[in-house]
Amino acid sequence: MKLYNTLTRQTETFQPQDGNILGMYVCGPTVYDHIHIGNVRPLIVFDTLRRYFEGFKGWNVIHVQNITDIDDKLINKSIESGETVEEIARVYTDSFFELLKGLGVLQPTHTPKATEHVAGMIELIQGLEKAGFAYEQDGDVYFRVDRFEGYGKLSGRRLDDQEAGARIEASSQKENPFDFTLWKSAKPGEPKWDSPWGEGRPGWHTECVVLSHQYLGNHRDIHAGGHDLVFPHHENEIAQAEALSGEPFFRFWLHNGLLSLGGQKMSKSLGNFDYAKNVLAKYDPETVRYFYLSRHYRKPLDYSEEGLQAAQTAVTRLRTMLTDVESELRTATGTYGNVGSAFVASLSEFRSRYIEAMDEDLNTVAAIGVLQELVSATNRYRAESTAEDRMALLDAVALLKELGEPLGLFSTGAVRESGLEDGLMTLLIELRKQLREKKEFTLADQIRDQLADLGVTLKDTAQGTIWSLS
RNA sequence: GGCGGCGUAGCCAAGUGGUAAGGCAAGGGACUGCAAAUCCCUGACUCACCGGUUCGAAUCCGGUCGCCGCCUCCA
Repeated sequence: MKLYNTLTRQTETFQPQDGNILGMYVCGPTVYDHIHIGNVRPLIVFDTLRRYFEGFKGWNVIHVQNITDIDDKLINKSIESGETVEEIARVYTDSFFELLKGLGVLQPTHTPKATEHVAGMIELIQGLEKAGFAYEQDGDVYFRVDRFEGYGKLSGRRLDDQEAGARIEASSQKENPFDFTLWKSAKPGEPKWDSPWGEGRPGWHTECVVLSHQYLGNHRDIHAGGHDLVFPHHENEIAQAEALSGEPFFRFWLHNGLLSLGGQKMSKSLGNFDYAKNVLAKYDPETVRYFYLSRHYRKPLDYSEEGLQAAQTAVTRLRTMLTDVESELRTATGTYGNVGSAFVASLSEFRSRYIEAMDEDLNTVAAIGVLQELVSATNRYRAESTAEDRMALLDAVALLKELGEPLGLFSTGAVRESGLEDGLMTLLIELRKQLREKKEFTLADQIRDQLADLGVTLKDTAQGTIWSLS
């Protein structure tokens, strides 16, 4: 399949380096607050990529997502709230995992915490210092960007061009304003670890380098995150990782476009942002995923209630076909028939168009279009086919579920099967049918209404009455 | 100042050289006791604008206008 690689600025053919084992590192949250609707995009996008790799490519994905649990923002929050950094980290780490579940995001293979790998980071920094890529100033250690030839290759920046209009924090400590912190000395009361440079804590970029190597080994295929991480975060990771080894850190760098609200950048200071948990309180996970995946992942996405509403209607249309067909076929005794066989044969077309779309830099928008067309074709077939050709619909349902899997659609809300339920519903539907034939509509409607209160939906179709659980 | 993205029907949005997917909304029709669902029909002589290349461009090149992001913590 093809993926756009930020490092080369090209769409390239992707294959795991080592057979069918694929290592993927996705930058995780800093757990100082609940994650917001912007943070959700990479979670959904790269979860979809992972599911597609596993389901359609047969690759074994090692998915690593770090938890940054030591950082200035955590310390600031601790000072404000009086809670310890550990307490704050625990609360928002829990919140994060709860949200993953709520979004139907597969649990990453590894979710290491930064604080559990400080020793490895110290080792890395020592190595850099020894080789002249880092220097200490009063207990702080900085990376010397001038020493690393490839600095700027990911973001396409030349240091000389950056200085003119950029807002660069002046620091007398640094040899070059772009030198970045590898180790930060601790102020009184701050969380700290012993190190060759005194007590302190690691800088932000170091953890991803250490964790990548530790959990992926040589399977460093894909490193992903939001577009805002290209510079400086990922640029600095590459500098640290490649300065010593001289070999490429990751082969593919993937970046999702950012979210906007009302066409404006989302920002806490402007007040135009929303917590992800608030969205999940209003919309089901399939709707949320459908919304995020209906725009190509590299483009900016404008968040809106209208967009969520449209997604909800659209995803309901897909789901309705599934539940209706499953209801219809609950008691069906049809066969495939000639017409049905022809319909089944036509289904492979949808599957190959879907794969073609997903293979082209994860074009979920086109893939969703294929799903919609599949449902249209199936509904048409439902309307036109006769009883002996009904069984073909099962193939369409199976295909829709298969294609929806990477997108995270239709995994929940499947029709539950129960012999007793079936029997009781058949009885009620038969009774109601007799009432309707006698024009006893009040009673017939009462049955339907009261069943609705119990969560059972009845639909009177040309093929008879079908039922489903909501 | 440097780097980058975007502008496609009322709205959302694929398509990046071969004659405009899909969804939402809207209108008409079919089905129907009602409801729900579904089906059929109606949409851009056109892809911000101007010029060029080409047999052919939304797609390539040049220019103009408008919007946005990164360069500072950030998914």
